[in-house]
Amino acid sequence: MKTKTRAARRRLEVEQDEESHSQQTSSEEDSVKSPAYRENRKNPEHIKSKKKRYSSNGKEHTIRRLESNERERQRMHKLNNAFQALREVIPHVRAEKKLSKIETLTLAKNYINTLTATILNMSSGCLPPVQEPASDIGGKLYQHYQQQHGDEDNEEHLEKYSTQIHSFRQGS
DNA sequence: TAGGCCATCTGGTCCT
DNA sequence: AGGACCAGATGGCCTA
Repeated sequence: MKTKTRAARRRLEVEQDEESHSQQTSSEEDSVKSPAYRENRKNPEHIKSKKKRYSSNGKEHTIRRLESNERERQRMHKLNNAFQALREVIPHVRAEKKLSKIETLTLAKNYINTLTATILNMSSGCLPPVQEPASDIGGKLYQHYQQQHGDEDNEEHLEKYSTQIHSFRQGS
C-alpha cells in the first residue's frame, strides 16, 4: 500500500535521524517540512512559549511522537471503519464506486431526513394523544422535526434525496 | 496536467 | 502527565 510505504520510509528517516540527531543541520530538515514548521524553526522563542511538554531529550520526544503517530493512525482507521459502516447502510445507486466521505455524510443526512419524513407521514393522523406515555417518541420526533425543518414539505426530502442519489450517480 | 480524494505526520489544545 | 481530538501541511494516486 502506498501509504504504508510512505510511513515505513518516514520511520526509517526518523531512525536515521535519531542516529545523527546532534549533528543534523536545520536547513536540510526544513526542506521537507511545512511553512508553519519552518517558521517555528526560524523563531524558536515563539515556539518555546507554546511548548509545555517536549522539554525532554530528542530521543524521548521522537519515541513519544512515534507512539502518537501510531495512535493517530489507529484513530483514523476507526473513523474510516465507521465511514464504511455508514456507507453500507445508506442506499445508493453507485455501487460500483465507493462513496467519498463528503458524499457519505451528505447522503446520510438526507437519508435520515427522508426516513423521518416517511415515519411522520405514516403516523400522521394516528399519533396517540399527547398525555399518553407512548406518545413520547412520536411526539418528540415530530417536535424535533418541526424545529429542524419548520414548514418544509415531507415530499421535499424524498425528492431531494432521490435527486442527490442521481447526481452522485452521474458523478456531478 | 489539474483537481479531487485520501493517508499520514505534526503540533496545539482539551480532557481525564 | 498523557491520551484524544483537531486542523494544517504534504505528497501519492486516480480520473477527466
